Order: sequence, then C-alpha cells, then structure tokens
Amino acid sequence: MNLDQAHATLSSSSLPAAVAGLQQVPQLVPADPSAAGGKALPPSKMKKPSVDKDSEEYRQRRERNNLAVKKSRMRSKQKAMDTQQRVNELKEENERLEAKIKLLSKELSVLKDLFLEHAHNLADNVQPPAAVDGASPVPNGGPANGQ
Amino acid sequence: MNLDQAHATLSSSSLPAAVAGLQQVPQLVPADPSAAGGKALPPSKMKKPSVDKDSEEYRQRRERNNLAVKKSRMRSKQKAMDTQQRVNELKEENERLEAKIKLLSKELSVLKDLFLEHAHNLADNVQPPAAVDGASPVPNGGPANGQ
DNA sequence: TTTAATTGCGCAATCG
DNA sequence: GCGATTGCGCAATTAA
Repeated sequence: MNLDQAHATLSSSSLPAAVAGLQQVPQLVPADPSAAGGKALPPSKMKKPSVDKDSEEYRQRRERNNLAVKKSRMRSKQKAMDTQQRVNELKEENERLEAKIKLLSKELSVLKDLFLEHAHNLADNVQPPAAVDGASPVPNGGPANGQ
Repeated sequence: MNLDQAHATLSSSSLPAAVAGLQQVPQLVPADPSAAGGKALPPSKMKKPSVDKDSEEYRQRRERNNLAVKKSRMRSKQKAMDTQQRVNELKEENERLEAKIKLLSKELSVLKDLFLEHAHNLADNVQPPAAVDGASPVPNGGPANGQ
C-alpha cells in the first residue's frame, strides 16, 4: 500500500493555475536560485525532482519511515492511556489513604478521651502508686492534663 | 479502508521555517496505485478524480479542515499534558497522606504504649479504688492490642 | 554517514 | 452541511 504524495508549503491560497487538465504528481523541487522571486514555470515541462520517487530505494525508505511512524504513534497513544490509567490508580490509592487517616484519627481520638477520663479518675480517687500500706486519703492536688 | 490518497499538498500558513528552499509544484490527480497491488496503469492515461481540486470551494473546505485538525490536535496535546500534570499532583497528595498516616500511627503507638505501661503499673501496685481491705494481687491477663 | 524515532502538517474518511 | 476526530503518508528534524 503506497502512494505518492508531495508535501510542502506554499504561500497562500492562490493556486498557481498553471496546469489545467493534466495529471502530474506533486513534486518537491529544490528552490531554483533563479526562481527566487516566484516564477511561472513552463506548463509543458516541470522540474524533475532531485529525489526520484520512482526509485526503489526511495520507496524502501518511505515504507520504513511509514512503519516507524506508525510504531511511534502507537507507543505515544499507549503512553497516554497508561498515564490516564495511572491517574485512576492514584485516585483510588488516595481514597484508600484518606480512609485510613480517618480511621487512625478516630482511634486516636478515642484513646485520648480515655486518657482524659482516666486523668480525671486519678484526680478524684487515686493516690500515687508507691504507697501500698495504709489508705492515705490525700486530696489530690490537681489533674495533669495534656492535649 | 481507503486505498487512494493523492494530495497535492499546499498550505496556507505557518511553514516549518527551516524548509530549505523548497518549492512546491502543485498538481492534482490521484496517485498511481500500481505499487499498491492495484493495476499498473499507462503513464499516458489516468483516472480522473471526481473531485476537482482546483475548485474554489474545495480549497475552502480543505483549509477549514486543516484548521480544525490543527485545533483538535492542539487540544489533544493539551489534554495529555493536563493528565500528566494530574498524575504529578496526585503523587504529591499521596506522599502528603502517607506522611500523615505515618505521623498518626506514631502517635497512636505512643499512646498505646502508655496504656500498656499503666496497665502494668496497675497490675503490679494498685488495687481497685473501691476495695480498701484485702489486697488482690491479680496477675494481669494480657495486654489488649489492636492494629 | 546511515537509520530509526519524533514531529508538524495536509488529505480524506468518518463521526456527531 | 459542518466542525471534530482519526488513520495515514510525506518530509524535516532529532537521536542513536
């Protein structure tokens, strides 16, 4: 599957209009030094391309490049899809982490509350651990509280 | 799919700049499909395209499409970049969350250790506040651990 | 220097 | 009918 086609850039939307009803493959020609300022080219004769498109070697090169292009574009597309996939994965991971944070926060909160409660209990009823013998109804000073 | 594609490519604006003095010789006609496994055709005669490329309307359509293509590709590229950017942002966010989890875990661990220590103290030295008479040296069962 | 890979661009078919 | 997409080939450029 191949076809020829020329590619290049021309000035504006003005068609050279030189050729009327002839079939000719578009050609890229090296800029003619004498044709610098834009020149009408002979309708009956066209510049032959310095690159002969009929060349076997040319066709081979083209085909190889077409292949390479295809490959490259496939990769590019694949990469894009992978990136999108990555986004989705990261989003999921994020939600997971958020949930875990929520859980840990809750646990922490519970523990802290327990601490507070216990601190109050200490303040209200308990004496230092060192004394074991008699009951020492020592009114506790004040509750130590940290938060 | 499509087998024929012959373009006399001519553009209107924005040239690649470094086009080393190339000049396009325009002209129409579909390419020779001989190499495509089609029939070999005599150089002197070719099938005419049903679309006349000299048509003013044709050129207009082409130009508009070229514009649309350009636009579409720009968007596509932009979207890809945005997606990549999104990945980066999510990665950062992830690290942030991981750090937070680490911190919370540590806090939690500390609090739990405190609890354990206290439990041991209780087991070793303290009796329930309500009981004042007999000492009840009850060996602690085991540390309650959850994680 | 040769060759593969990438990139910009136009054409045509197709989609919405 | 029309702009938006998409596949494809060509050619210029950039890497290997």
